[in-house]
Amino acid sequence: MDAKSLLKEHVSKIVSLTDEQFEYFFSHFKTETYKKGQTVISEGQNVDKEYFVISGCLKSFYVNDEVKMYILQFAMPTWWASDYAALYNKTKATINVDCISDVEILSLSNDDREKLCREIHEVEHFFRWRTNRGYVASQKRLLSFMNNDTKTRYEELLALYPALYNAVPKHLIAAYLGVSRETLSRLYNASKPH
Amino acid sequence: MDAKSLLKEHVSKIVSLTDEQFEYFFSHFKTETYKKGQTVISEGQNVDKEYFVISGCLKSFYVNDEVKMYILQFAMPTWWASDYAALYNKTKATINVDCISDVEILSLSNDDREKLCREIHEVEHFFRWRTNRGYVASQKRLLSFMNNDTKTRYEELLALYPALYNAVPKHLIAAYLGVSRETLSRLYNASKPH
DNA sequence: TAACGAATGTGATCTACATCACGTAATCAA
DNA sequence: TTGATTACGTGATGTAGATCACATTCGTTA
Repeated sequence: MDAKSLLKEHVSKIVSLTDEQFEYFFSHFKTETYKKGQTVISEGQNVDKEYFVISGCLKSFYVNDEVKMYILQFAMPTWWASDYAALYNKTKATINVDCISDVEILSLSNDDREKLCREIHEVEHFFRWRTNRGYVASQKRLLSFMNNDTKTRYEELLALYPALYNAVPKHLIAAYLGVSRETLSRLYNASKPH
Repeated sequence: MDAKSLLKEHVSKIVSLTDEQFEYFFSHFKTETYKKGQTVISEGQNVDKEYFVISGCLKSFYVNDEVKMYILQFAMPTWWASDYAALYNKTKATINVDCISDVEILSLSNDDREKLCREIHEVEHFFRWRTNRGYVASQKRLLSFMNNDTKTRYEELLALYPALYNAVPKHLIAAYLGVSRETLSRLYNASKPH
C-alpha cells in the first residue's frame, strides 16, 4: 500500500476526516527514505519531527555511558516514533532512532502537528488517542519489567511483535528486554527441543 | 486552596477557558473524600472514572499472584490517577488505587471527559497535553529501570517527590522501586553517617 | 497504658543475571 | 574467494538483590 493510503487507513480507524481535511492533513507530511543502518535522530541534536513508518523497521534506543544500549521501541509499519521528550520539551535528543532495515517513513514537524491540532479538532482527538495508547502500553511494559522474569518478558515480546523473531538480530531483542545477549542466548537455547 | 481553584489553576497553565467554559467543565466533577487506607479502585471491578487529587496522597499499584505489590504511581495534589488501561478500554481493573493518607479528590467519568473533549476543543487539547507528559514520564522511568541500579533510582525518586520521604512508609518506596523492603533498608542505612 | 499489628533493621543463604573470555558460524564487502 | 566484521553460543566466575528468619521499634486502638 502507498504511504497516503496507509496513513489514511490508520487515521480513519479513530476519527473521520473529510477528503479535503485529509488532503490538507497529509500535505504536511514529507516522505523520507533511509537505508538499513542509517540514523534518523541522534543524541544531542535538536528534534523537530516525528515519524510514521510506512515500510521497514525503526528502533528507538538509549545508549548509556558504558555504551550499553536499551531499546525503547521497535517501530513497524503504522507505528510512530521520535524522541518525544525532546520533541515536546524542545530539548536536545537523549535517545536515538535508526533503521533496522531499509525504511520508508513520513515525517511531521512538531509545529505542523500543533497547527493541525489547533485547526482540526478531529486531528487533536486522533493524537490524544494515540498518546493514550502509548501511555497505557508503556505502563504495561513497566509493570512487566518489575513483575516478570526475562523469559516471560521474552515471550510477551514475541507475542506483541511476532514478526520480530526473524526480522531483527537477537542482541537487539536482548537490548529491548534489558538483559545481556548471553543471557538471552542461554534462555532461548534452554527451551529448544534437543 | 479549594478544589475548584486548584483545578482551575492547573488547567489554566495549559489552556485558556472562559469563565463559563470552566464552570461548565467543573460541573462534571464530583468531590469525593476518603480516609487513609480506603480503596478507590480495586482489581476486577469496572472503572469509569479518573481522579484529580486535591489533598492527600493516593497510590496506584498492581498486586501479582504471589501477593507482591508494585506501585505505578504516587498521586499528590494536582496529579491525576486511575486505571487508564481499564478506563480507556472499558475492561475490568487490573490495578488498584487506594489512599496513603486522608484524601480529597475530584472524580470525572470517562463519558464526561469524552463529552467535554468533543464539546470544547481546548479541553481536548488539555487532555492531550496531560497524556503526553505521562507518556514521556513513563518512558523515562522505564529507561531508568533498565539502566540504573536501585540506589540511583531511589535518589531519583526522592528528587521527583521530595515530600514522599517523610510521607509514606519505606516499604511503599521499595514497592515503587521494584525491590524488596530489605534491600531498600540496607541501601538506606549503608549511606547513613555512623 | 497495655497490647497488638505494622513498620523497620539485620544476618545468612540462595539465585538470576552480568561480565569476561573465547570459539564458531554467518554475512558482507572488495 | 577471501578477509573482516557481525552475530551467536557457551563455560567460568562475580555480584546485586531476593528470600527466609528473627529481633526491635512504633503507632493505633481498646
